[in-house]
Amino acid sequence: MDMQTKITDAVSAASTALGIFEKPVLEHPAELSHGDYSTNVALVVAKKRGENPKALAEKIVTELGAIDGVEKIDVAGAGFINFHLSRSVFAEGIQEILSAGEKWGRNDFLSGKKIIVEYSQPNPFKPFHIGHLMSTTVGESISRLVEWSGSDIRRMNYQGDIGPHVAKCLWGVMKNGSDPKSIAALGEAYVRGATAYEDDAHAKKEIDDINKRLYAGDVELQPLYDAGRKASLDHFDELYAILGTRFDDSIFESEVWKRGIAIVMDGLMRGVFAESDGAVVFKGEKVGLHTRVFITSQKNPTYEAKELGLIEKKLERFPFDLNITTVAVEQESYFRVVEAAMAELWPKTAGTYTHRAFGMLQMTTGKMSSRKGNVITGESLIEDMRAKAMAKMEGRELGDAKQATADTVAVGAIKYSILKQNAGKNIIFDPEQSLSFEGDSGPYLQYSHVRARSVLEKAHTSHLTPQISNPPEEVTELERLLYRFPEVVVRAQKEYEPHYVTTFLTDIAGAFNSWYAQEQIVNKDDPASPYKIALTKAFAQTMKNGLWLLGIQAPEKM
RNA sequence: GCGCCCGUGGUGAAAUGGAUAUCACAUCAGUCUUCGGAACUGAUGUUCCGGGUUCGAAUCCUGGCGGGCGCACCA
Repeated sequence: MDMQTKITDAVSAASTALGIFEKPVLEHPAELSHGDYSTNVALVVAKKRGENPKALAEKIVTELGAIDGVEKIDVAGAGFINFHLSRSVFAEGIQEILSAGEKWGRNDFLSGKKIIVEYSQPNPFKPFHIGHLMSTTVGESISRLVEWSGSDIRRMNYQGDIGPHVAKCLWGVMKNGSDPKSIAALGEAYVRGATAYEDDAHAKKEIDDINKRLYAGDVELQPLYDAGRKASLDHFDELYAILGTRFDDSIFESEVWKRGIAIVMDGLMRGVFAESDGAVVFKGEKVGLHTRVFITSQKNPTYEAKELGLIEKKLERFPFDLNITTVAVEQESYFRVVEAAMAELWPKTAGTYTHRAFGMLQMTTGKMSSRKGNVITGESLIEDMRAKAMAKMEGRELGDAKQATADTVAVGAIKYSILKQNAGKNIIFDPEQSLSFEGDSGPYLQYSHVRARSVLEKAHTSHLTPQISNPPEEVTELERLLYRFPEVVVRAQKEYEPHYVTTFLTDIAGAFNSWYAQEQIVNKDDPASPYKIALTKAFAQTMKNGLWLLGIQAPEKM
C-alpha cells in the first residue's frame, strides 16, 4: 500500500473515532519543510463543531498514534496536520524507480480505450509556421501522455490539400511561372495569391475559378497541383523527423469533402441545417453559439463540412472511444459549432469528440499572418536555434554527434518554451531575442541529465555500484520530490496538460543541481556513496522518462 | 455591441480554495572550476481596481478597467 492511502486511511479512522465523518484530503504542502503530506480536516470541520482548529488537530494527532513509515506528525499553521515520512520510505522509493526503469511513471487508467490524437495540421501549399510548431509540440506530448495511460492510441494528421488557399497558391505559381517543387516559391506564390484575392477583383474571379476547377478534378491543373502537394508534404516530413513526431495516419481534406457535403445535405433535410442566402448554415444561436456556413453559395464545402466528413473517416479507420483534436484558440469557436452540429446529427457521439485549444504565438513585432507573408517558419526558428547551440558547443569533443546534438538541444529549447505554461495560454515571442539555454529551459533539463549520466559513468569506472542499503541520515530535497512523478503524470494525463510535467522536471533539476554542487557523489571513502549513486541514477531515469513525455530527447553528452 | 480566453516583481512563467505567493531572465554581490560553470549561493522586487462567499481567495461569485481572439460563405 502506498503512503498516501496508508495515511489517508489512518486519518480517516482517527477522525471517525472522534465523531468526524469528513473524508480527509491529503496533499503535498507547497513548502517542503512543512512535511511530505498534510491534511486540512481539522480546519474544515472545526467551525461546524464549534472547536478551535488547532486543538482539534492535536486531538486527531493523539488519536492517530504512530503510522508505519511516518517519522513525525505535527500540527502547524492554522491547524494543518503535517506528516514527515521516514528515511526508509525514501530509500524504498529510490529502489522502486530503479526497478521500474523505463516504465517508471506509467499507468493503465485508460487501458483498453481507443484514442485518436489529431494534431499538427499544416496545410500543403502554405508555410509550416511556428503555430504549427505549437500544435505539433503540444499534440505530440499529449499523445505520449495518452500512450502512457495504457490506451490504444493513433496519432493523426489532418491536412488541407484542397480549398481556396490552394487556388491562391496555384494562381500565384501560374502568374509568375514559379517552380512548384520549391517550398520558398510556393510560400511566395501563396502571398501573391492571397494579396491579389483581396485587392484585385479580376484576380479574385480567376482564383475562384481555379478553386472550382480543383474541386471538379480538372486534369489540366493536376501536374502543377501534384508537384506542389508533394513538395509540401516532403518538407513537412523533414520537419517531423527533426521534431521527433511520426503519425500513424494522415487524412486529407480531399478525401473527406464529398462525404462532408453529403452529411450536411442529409442534415438539411432533417432540419439540423438551414438554407440562408444560397448557403447551407448551422444556426448556432440555438445552442448559444453563432451561425456558421457549412456549404457556400457556390456549393463548396467549408472547413466545417469537411470536419464532419473527417469524423466519419476517422470512425471508419479507427473506431475511437475518444478523439482529441488540438486546435488554435482563434479557431475554437468554429470547432464548438461543429461539435454542436455533431451532437444533433449523431447524438450517440456526444462527449467522444473533444478538442484541446492551444494559445497563439503572439509576436512582439505585430500579428503574424501567412496571407501577408510575415510568418516565422518552423524551419527558420529551428535553424536559428541550431546555430546558437552549435556556437555554445564550441570546444566540446563530440565528434560526429555534434550536429545531431545541436538539433536535440535546439528542439529541446523550442519545445520547452511551448510546454512550460498552460497549453491554452498565448505565448509572447520576441523574434529578436532567441530562446534561452539557461535557467528554466529545455537545455537546462538536458544538461542536468547529462551531468547525472556523467557521474554514473565515473561511478562505473570507479567500480562503485548503486546500493540503497546505506543511505545518509539526512533526506535530500531531491528524494522528497522524485517519488511524486507518477502523481504528476496522472494529473497531466487527466487534464491534457503537459506543463505539469515540465514544471516538475524543472523542480527536480534544480534540486539535483543544488545537491550536486554540495556533495561528492562518487567517493570510495564515503560509505553512503553507493546510495548517492543510486539517487543519481533514479534522478537520471526520472528526467529521461519525463523528457520523453515532453517529446524532448535526453542526450548522454552535449 | 455580443461570446470565449486572459490580467501575478522591470520581463517571461508557476501555484488540486491553504501556511511566509514559487521559478527563471535581467540587476547587484558572491562560489574550494577536482563528478561537465548550459551550474551553484545570496540580495532587491509581484497577485489590475472595488464589493461578496469562506476558518482561509492569485484562484470561486459580482461590478469595473485593460488586453487577446472570434462574430457567414477562408482555415
